[in-house]
Amino acid sequence: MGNEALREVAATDFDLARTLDSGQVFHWEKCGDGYAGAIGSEAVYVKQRRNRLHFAGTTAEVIGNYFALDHPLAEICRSFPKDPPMRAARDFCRGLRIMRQPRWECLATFITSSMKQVAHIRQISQTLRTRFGKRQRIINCEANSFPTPSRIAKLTEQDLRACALGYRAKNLLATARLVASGEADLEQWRELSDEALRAGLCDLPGVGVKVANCVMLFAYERLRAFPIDVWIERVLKQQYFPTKRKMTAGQLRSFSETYFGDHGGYAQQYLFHHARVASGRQAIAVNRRYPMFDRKKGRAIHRIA
DNA sequence: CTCCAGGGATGAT
DNA sequence: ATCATCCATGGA
Repeated sequence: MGNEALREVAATDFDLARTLDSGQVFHWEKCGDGYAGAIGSEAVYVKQRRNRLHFAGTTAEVIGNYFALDHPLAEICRSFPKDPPMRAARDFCRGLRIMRQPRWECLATFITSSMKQVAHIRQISQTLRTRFGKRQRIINCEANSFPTPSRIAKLTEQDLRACALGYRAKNLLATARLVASGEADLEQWRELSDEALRAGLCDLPGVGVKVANCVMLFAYERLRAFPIDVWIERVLKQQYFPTKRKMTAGQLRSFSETYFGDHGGYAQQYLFHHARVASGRQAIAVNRRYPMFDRKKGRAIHRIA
């Protein structure tokens, strides 16, 4: 893996490993001292050395755009609310950027993500890519592009079920057909307002509000979009409403849309990554040991003896 | 409003 | 080796 084959680009205020491990993208694999993956149809190898990215397979422009190296990260972090959980998340997530992913592969991957955990989403993504995408070599690594909408549209539900998609197979197939036929024009949807884009995405089979918000944030650069999954729900309830007995989904949604501001999606990603990586395991372990704490409700179980 | 399909990784025992 | 837990959408 000679360095002479690699080109370089400056990447200040960026943490490649953290960004790839933050639950927004699922197909990059460790290879040597870097990562192999695909950006759209191009196989790419990339590794980080301090404030530079060394890469092969594409151009500096594509790398910079994909990893959003132009996002003013310091300014974005300054726009976060000044509260303890947000500060802790911000300090923990230095260099984490919200990427600009190709729309179709992001949408398709998040359709397969419902009711799945990160490790499993990664496995499904790899299976779809190795079976139906295009295999390429890059440096000494292998990378597979995500299958196009028309490629998936020609498959059967059984083909997809064989990739461990379960009931998601039907949804991915139906959405692939809508996109392949042009009935759902993902590129055109760039023009839509946040509300119209969310509505359009939610009309697709297998896409609810949570998945729609992920796609808006990770593939349409709608940096206000605030996906609420169980991790974020836990964080919001525990950190922001610790005494409130009951918070409805609607209350959490309106709070998150107003409180976190213009870069709410970044705030969400930082809170999510911090909760999942830093405190996730501990919280679960502690809860096993001390069942006085109701992990689901995020508060102590009070017993009146 | 409630209930639950469906399934592989994960961690506890 | 077995067992409980994680999880979002859509339909009953």
